[in-house]
Amino acid sequence: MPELPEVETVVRELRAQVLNYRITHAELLRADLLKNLGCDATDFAAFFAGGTFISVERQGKYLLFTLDHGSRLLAHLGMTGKFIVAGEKDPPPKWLCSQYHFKGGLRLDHVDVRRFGRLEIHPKGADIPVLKRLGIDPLSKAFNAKALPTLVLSRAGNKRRTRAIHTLLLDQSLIAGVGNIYAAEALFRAGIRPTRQAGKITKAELERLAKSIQTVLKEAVKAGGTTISDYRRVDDKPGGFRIRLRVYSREGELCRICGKTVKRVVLGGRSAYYCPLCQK
DNA sequence: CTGTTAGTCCGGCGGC
DNA sequence: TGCCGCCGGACTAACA
Repeated sequence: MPELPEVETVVRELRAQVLNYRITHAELLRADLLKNLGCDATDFAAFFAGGTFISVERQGKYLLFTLDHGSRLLAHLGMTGKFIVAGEKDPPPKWLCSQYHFKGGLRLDHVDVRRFGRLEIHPKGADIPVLKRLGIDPLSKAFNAKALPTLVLSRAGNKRRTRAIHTLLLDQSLIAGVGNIYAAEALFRAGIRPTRQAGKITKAELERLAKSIQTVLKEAVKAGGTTISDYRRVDDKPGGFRIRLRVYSREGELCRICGKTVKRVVLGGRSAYYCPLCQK
């Protein structure tokens, strides 16, 4: 499941590998991934023909490619999406959804088994509504010591106080980029149970949580992200953070700190993992 | 209007 | 071996 560190890893690698090559042609093989109303594979091909990617950025869990004339491609990897850099002679991979051929023989394959991802194409200057709905990026300066207490404890946060902290961390309109893996890992590091009501968490704990979120995300970016099953870097290699997970997907295993058995609870329909002794 | 919840998409996988 | 239910980001619809 690509979250912020996985998307950041992919974006950095794409930046190093696919910018400034002329796109000879692009193909949309799974039209249902393109969410622009009324756009089909023909429109998609025409959008890219002769263009060049001049930048790739991450916003939350979204990838944003800008073309030389200012138009943009938005991509979300969903659960099983990946971008793999290949050569023109490499065979087409299974579950190919879109593909970009560059002058010189470089190829970018976009693969998504379950097709929970999305693609959008936007002309120069157009608003991208899904990006406008994103909250604070946890690696940005705006995510300072005050940010989390403000989100939860301020007047505006009134209605959010009854939610479980784990559920709140997953809300992309509040904090953009944190998913199930890093919500669990950050809560573990901050010593806070995922089931705690957000409004009952102290200011000091929230500040500690914000720090934990940043620390775990930065460490995961350094390791190239976490591979549970599908996520891959653009060279098709897995991320290196999985062995460093302390609670996520470790139900029934022993806490690396205290030795207690790691528990799993379902919150808002999502699995949340925690250590019953280390987290209060 | 605001905020929350349920349904939807999809296919690999585990269990029987 | 085959079928069935489970899982999950984020959108949309439906609801309080």
